Amino acid sequence: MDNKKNIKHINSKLAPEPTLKRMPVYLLYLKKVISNNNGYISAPQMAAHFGYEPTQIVKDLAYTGVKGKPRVGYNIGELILTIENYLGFNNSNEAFLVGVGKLGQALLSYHELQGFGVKIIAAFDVDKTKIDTVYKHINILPVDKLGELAKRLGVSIGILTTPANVAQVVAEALVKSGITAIWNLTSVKLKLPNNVIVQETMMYADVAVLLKKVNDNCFNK
Amino acid sequence: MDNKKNIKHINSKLAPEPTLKRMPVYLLYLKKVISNNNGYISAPQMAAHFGYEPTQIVKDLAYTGVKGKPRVGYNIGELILTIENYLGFNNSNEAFLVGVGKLGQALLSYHELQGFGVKIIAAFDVDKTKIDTVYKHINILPVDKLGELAKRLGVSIGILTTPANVAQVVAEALVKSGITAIWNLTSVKLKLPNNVIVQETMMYADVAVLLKKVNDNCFNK
DNA sequence: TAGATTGTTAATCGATTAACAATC
DNA sequence: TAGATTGTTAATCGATTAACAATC
Repeated sequence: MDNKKNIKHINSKLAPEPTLKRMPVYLLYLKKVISNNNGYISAPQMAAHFGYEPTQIVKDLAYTGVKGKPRVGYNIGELILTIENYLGFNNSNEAFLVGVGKLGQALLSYHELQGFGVKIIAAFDVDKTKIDTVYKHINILPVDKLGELAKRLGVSIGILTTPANVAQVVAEALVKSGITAIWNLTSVKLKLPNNVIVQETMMYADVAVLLKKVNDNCFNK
Repeated sequence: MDNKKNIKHINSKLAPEPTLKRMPVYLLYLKKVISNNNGYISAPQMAAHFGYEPTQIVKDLAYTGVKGKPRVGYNIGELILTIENYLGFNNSNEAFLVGVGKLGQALLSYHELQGFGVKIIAAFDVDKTKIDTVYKHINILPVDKLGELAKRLGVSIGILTTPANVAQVVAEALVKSGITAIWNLTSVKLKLPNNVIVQETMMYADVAVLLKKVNDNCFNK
């Protein structure tokens, strides 16, 4: 049962989380510079742009299994495809979004999200004024239809943008509907079975770091 | 010139970034359980809730300078105030938000943000249909008035929620207006002078991690 | 060939975890 | 007092950076 995995990832290892988080940043940059330098880019060039160490770039890219040419660098087109493939962007990553508030609408508006592998195919809410309307070409449906649809369409990714006070309940309902991976943008620490993949985007966390830096800096000068 | 710093932070050290990011999560939890256990909580209790090691909680809290009682734990009210004070939430952290799209609106709607020390006092946009309207009690002003207002009100924090294609230009304008700290929610890697504090909230990064986990998991079973 | 860059292995650095003493 | 928890110091773990060999 490990065979499939080995075949698929024969040239790639599981990268550490900091590396995974840098990869989409690389992608955005590579797509912008793809026509430069005959379509090649070197690790030192990228490093100069991001302010990283060249070695870090080389190591990060090595996780994807891509091969570079000494003295030349990496073929940008190949690099983009390899990274995208490594992260799984080319698989069918269809997702449901739950909670069509402002943040949910922001994500629905955010075309770039599709460039990062995720395709939102339906949105859900409890608000009757939103239900059965269409927002950015995506149908907004009543949340109690989610279970049936998730099973029928085989959707396994849920994007959680509900108010904090219902986040846990909705998350549990998602899991019951067969959702196995949740991108959680609420401020709630979800308690779910271990086999559910939960990825948190905690905006507060960054605010705290910012304020601390602001606070300390003001004493430094 | 280091005196002030020493006086202010006599009982506290600068915490590493992972610790700083956990602190707002602690705050949310503490505010919820403040009336439990006679208002006391122990590190092992918190650890059990978050799935962390008790030692990590103890160490994290120690950075704030708070004192706990062996066999009892920490006074929750005191703990909350100490963390908030350590992070600088009690200072006047007034901010301008630039870019009143859906994401900007989400942040303006997000009362919780004030509980994390940041107070948005004005918003800016270029869209004439938005300018001079009020959203969630906050005035939306033309972006070219930002510089004058920032100087007059002494605002030093900018929240960047513009479209990606203008992010760099707007960020530079913010810096020129005296803004010294930017919370960047766009997908653009900003190039700014070193003395400007930039905190990135890169939602893509988390999506990439999620997809990779989803992808790998599906081969494991 | 010379030299820049990849790719890998070793060293460093920093954060987490473990161990243990101090304390109420 | 006994025992749980704080608080600190040491050990471990993992990621970044440095060193260097391989390669085009």
